[in-house]
Amino acid sequence: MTLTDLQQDFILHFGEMGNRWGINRTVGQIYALLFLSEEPLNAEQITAGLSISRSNTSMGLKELQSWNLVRQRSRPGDRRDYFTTPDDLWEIVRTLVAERRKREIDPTLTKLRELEMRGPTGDEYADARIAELRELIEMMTQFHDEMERMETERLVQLMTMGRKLGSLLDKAPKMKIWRKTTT
Amino acid sequence: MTLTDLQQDFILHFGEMGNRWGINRTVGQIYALLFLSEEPLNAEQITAGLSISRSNTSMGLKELQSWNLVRQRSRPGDRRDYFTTPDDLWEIVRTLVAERRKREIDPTLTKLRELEMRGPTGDEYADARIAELRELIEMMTQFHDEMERMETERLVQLMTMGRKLGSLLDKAPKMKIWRKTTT
DNA sequence: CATCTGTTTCAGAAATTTCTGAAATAGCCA
DNA sequence: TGGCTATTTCAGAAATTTCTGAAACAGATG
Repeated sequence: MTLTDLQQDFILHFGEMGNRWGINRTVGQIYALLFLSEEPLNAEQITAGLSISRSNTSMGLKELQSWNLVRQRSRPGDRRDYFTTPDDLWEIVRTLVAERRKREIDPTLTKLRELEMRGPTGDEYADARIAELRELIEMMTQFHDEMERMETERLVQLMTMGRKLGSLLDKAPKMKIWRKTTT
Repeated sequence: MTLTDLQQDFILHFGEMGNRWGINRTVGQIYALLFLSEEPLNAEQITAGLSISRSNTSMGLKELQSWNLVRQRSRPGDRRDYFTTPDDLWEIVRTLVAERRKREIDPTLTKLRELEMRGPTGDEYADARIAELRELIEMMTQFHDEMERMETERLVQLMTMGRKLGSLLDKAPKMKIWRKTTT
């Protein structure tokens, strides 16, 4: 398992970025390696490629699977497990956003609802602040749900509209305003 | 400095979430405390409220300032610094997104461009994968630039459109397709 | 069932991050 | 200037996370 300079550099970079993304160096590196590899790789190849321990590879792959970021494949006549990343980058982005939401947003939404459940605390400012935050997060998660449902084609259309988006919204039928958000 | 149950609970939660958000427990807690407090607080009050060391408070505030997440105020006749979070939640979200992009996306975009600069490596699959990823990130960051420019009012309109967004896009003038992305 | 290949688990080692107390710094005021 | 208050810095302590090697586990095959 020899890596090209490009692979080396890309893998090193992803390892470092891993920190900022809430996954550790090794996990980032494993992902990077799989991302650049046309062929699925098995654990042994990953271990050799990254010069890490076999058990570390195992744990890293487990972590990546918990994020739904890798696919596991088996090859006929080969008992080893092989791993890849999806070909479609949009699918990757969708997964990433969905998982981050699950880990970083949803628990807070749950907590905020729980806090509100208990009723007013006497600290009006804090109560209002929490309600406002909950509403904002709800709006954003609903929007995300909507984007999830959209075809990739549509998403691309939306994202490449640029300045046109503003004028399109002008023409949109005025809607009933339901938000109490951001007084 | 006595905290209500609500504050306690919220602060504890933010402390734990801090991990997942790439900031540490203390920083999360400081932010939570400021978020719920109507009045700006000084470092001494934060230290007492969270039962942490004075120096830890200082470092936490520095970190929050590097994220542009807190405002520093001075009070007439008081030499101490006071801190708050912005009242407008949308402003907070904008800041958060902008900062995360700066830390989590931009460095990778730079790296990808650098790798492409060096020219083809012989590994066609990897080269293509990198180009594709760069294009995707460019599309997304351009979209983000566009959203940044938008009025909050507009953003809310967009986010609350729900199912209507699809039909609106139907009516949008067809655009020249520039993307080579997602083959 | 004994053996062989491949994977996972896990206790402790190693590395990294976070936190503290003490000392340094900074600016105000008499 | 010297004393006072407020803040920051920083070396090392404490806590946490990551990584490894050894052992346990799983399941195919002869």
